[in-house]
Order: sequence, then structure tokens, then C-alpha cells
Amino acid sequence: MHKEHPLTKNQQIIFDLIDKSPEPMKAYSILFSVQKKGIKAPLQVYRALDKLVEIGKIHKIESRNAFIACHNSSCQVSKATAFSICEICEKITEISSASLSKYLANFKDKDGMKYSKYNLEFFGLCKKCR
Amino acid sequence: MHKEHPLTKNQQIIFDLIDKSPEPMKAYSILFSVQKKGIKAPLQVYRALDKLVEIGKIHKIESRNAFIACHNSSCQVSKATAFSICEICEKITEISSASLSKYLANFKDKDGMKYSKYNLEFFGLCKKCR
DNA sequence: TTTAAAATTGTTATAATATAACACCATGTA
DNA sequence: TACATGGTGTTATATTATAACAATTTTAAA
Ligand SMILES: [Zn+2]
Ligand SMILES: [Zn+2]
Ligand SMILES: [Zn+2]
Ligand SMILES: [Zn+2]
Repeated sequence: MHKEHPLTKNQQIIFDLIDKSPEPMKAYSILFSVQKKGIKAPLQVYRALDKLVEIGKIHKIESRNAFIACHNSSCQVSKATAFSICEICEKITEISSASLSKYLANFKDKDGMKYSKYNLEFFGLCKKCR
Repeated sequence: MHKEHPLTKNQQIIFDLIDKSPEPMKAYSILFSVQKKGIKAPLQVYRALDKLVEIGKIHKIESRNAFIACHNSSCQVSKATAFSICEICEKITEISSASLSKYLANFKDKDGMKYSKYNLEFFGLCKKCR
């Protein structure tokens, strides 16, 4: 299980913002949104983001440089992430599939090597955009 | 099968450089290396990179903002990429596993949606670093 | 309780990554 | 020809992310 990490003030402000957002947020858009709350510099945002990613409360969508709150309840999710990304409307959803995560967690490459962590990004068209 | 794309001068210069590199290269490191050949501006590099990615000659490692030449002979690879990344020495290898690509190409999410494209990045420790 | 380590914060400056906008040129083809 | 398409060269700028340093708060030993 996750150890509980009580969030600090900046972390809480930024997590709440991302958590409420219907879509992934980018760092400088976060910065803009929290300036009224006293967070004025990029580093304050990036530090909170780093920590939130580390403890698995949010994930980074690498191909979009954007951050999304994790809504999976299971642990380990910060080490095993999968997303679907619509190439038209940019709708992004975290995929939680037991069979997928089982398959990837057990995947061995040619050298028999297993991996502790992965990030998978699927691209296609969402329901609306098809 | 791929349609053959004869590379333009800039594309060829940049592809050759990446292809020879033992490790993925970043855009500005590419820029530095090709300045003696007359490529002087970031845009010239990014334009060539975009095209090379599009036609599948190279791939972008999203979590590293770096580019690697594709050594898979099969087609479709630019739409279905998987890499292993060592978190210590940053050694990066393209994974070519028929079973993995088959599994992912056929993966359907909860809504029964299939995806035209994916990128998977595994993280762990390479042989040397274990 | 004291005290030292660890984590968090605030701040300025700067690095690294990527694109906008515009003019020009080459090549294919109607 | 004349037009479309794609590539090039160039300057400027936007976007994303980190370095460096000082101060403060939290944590957990001693
Ligand atoms: Zn998650
Ligand atoms: Zn869509
Ligand atoms: Zn490849
Ligand atoms: Zn290694």
C-alpha cells in the first residue's frame, strides 16, 4: 500500500487544481491559475509536480508535457501507467485494465529482463471524434 | 510496405548522424553537430526530425526528448514503438517483440476502442547497472 | 528539550526545448 | 506557362524546465 503523504500547502493547492481539471494541465497554465494563491514562480510549480508524481497522486503525459490526477485506487499505479489520447480533441484518459497491467508487469525482453516501471500512451480517435 | 521516401539533404545529414550515434540524440546536440555542414538553426533540425519521425526512420523517446534511429525492418514501427530505458546509465534500446506488438495492437479498452498507434517506455536497470 | 538533518519554500536568473512568421527556391505536373 | 507542393534559410519568440542560493519549517534523534 501507499504510505500516506500529507500534502504540503503548495502541493495541495496544485493537486486540487489538477484534480478538478477535466483535462490534463500544463505547468505554466497551472502557474497562471495559482498565482492568486501566492505561487509565483515556475520552480514552485515544478517542485510540487515532481513530488506529486513521485508519490503517485498525478501522472505526467510525456508526449504532451501535461499532468493528470490519478483516479486509480490501486497502488503501484505511478510505476505502471497507461493512457489513451485522442489525436483530434486531445481527450486523455487513464486506462486501468488488469489484464494490460498484468501483461506489461510480466513482460520480459529478449534478455529475460523485467522492468519495474513503464508508461504507455495509446493514440487514436475517441468516440466523439470518430 | 513503406513507400520509399528519398531523403532531402538536411534530412539525410541528420538521419546519418542519429543513425551512427550509439545513443539517442537531443535536438540541440544534433544542431551543434551539424553546424559545420551548414545547418545553423533549430528549425532546420526540428523540421528534419519531424519528417524523419513521420516516415518512421527515427523515433522520439518522449520521456527524454531524444531521437533514436529505427532498426526494425518491419513496417508500422513508427506507429507502434517500445523502448527499454536504464534509469542509471540511460541506455535506451528499441524493443522488438512480436508478442508484445501483437498484444498492444489488439488491445481494446473498456469502450472496445482500438488504437492506431502507441508508444511504450519501460524503465529499469540494464544488465551492466544491476 | 535541544539540536541537527531533511524537506519545503521563496526568489532571481538562466538553460533547454520547440514553434511562428515570412521570404525564397526546387520540383513536379496540369 | 502557371500553379501547387514541399523544402530551405532566417530572425524572432514561445514554451518547458532547472541552477543556485538563502531562509524557514518539519522531523526525528540524542
Ligand atoms: Zn493512475
Ligand atoms: Zn476526440
Ligand atoms: Zn523502430
Ligand atoms: Zn544501465
